[in-house]
Amino acid sequence: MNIGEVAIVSGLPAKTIRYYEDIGLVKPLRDTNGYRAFRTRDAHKLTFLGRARALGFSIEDCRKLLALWADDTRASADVKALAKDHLSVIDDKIADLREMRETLDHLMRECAGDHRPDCPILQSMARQTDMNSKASG
Amino acid sequence: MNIGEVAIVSGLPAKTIRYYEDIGLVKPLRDTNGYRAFRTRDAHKLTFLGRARALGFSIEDCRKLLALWADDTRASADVKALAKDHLSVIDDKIADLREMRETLDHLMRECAGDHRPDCPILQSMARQTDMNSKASG
DNA sequence: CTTGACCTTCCAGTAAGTGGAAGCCCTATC
DNA sequence: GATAGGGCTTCCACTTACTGGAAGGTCAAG
Repeated sequence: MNIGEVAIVSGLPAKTIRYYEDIGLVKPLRDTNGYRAFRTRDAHKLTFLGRARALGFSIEDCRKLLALWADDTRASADVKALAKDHLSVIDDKIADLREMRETLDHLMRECAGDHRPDCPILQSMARQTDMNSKASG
Repeated sequence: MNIGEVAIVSGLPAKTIRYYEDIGLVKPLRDTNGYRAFRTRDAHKLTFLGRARALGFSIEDCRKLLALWADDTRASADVKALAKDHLSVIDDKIADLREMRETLDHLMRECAGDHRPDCPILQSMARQTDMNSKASG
């Protein structure tokens, strides 16, 4: 398979596949003309990568997952541990975003959103703390 | 104020403040020794930036917010519109993360997490689609 | 006069790609 | 045989929002 075809079957852009080769995630063969020659297992690897990335795993995590996948003697506990760590990263992100969301939503409710300049959103962002008033000069 | 002090009052790292100067968000004066000399309004601007960034606004959005903040004739509607756009970006991110979270959580529940190699998490990431099976070779 | 904290600039690196230029390869068509 | 096109190659730059570190100037204290 050339890169165009493997891009279609894996669902990853060709650029991304070349990048994955650069960083050592896949090692396609080369035809005599210099074109990358992907084997079926390369395509499967790329599909795997696409799925793992879609679940938000970092490239380094993906590298570990690929290693586990390739290792017939792996313990599913090792995979689950990776997933667990990742899940808590996701949960932290969600919590951060939710807090942002709530604050912003609250401010927006208080903002008239009309032609006048008065804006609680800006006011909230501009509000100085005690720290600042002590340091003014 | 030198950069160290303004870092404390604004809550931003000095490095970040220099970066904000680089990209034109603040324009502190300079002392004869070359040190940056921040005025009170620079400090306020940096505090503002810290708050806006904490709400997840991009640097470019922050630039617009600063401009609106500085403009006494602004319409609060313009601020609210920015906030609304940003809110929907946040909501999209939360939705993405929640979907990842649910999928991963589901897979983890199915994974024994023991010494055996069988792992539904890996299986799910490795599963080939019809597309792939048709393209095998 | 030295020490140490603070400041300066500049360069490089991060994560995970994306965009584009210059140029080869392959097939089809005339 | 020439040419057009699409696909492929490499390489470099750019993205976001910083962060780390090196080399060196400045300032206050002792």
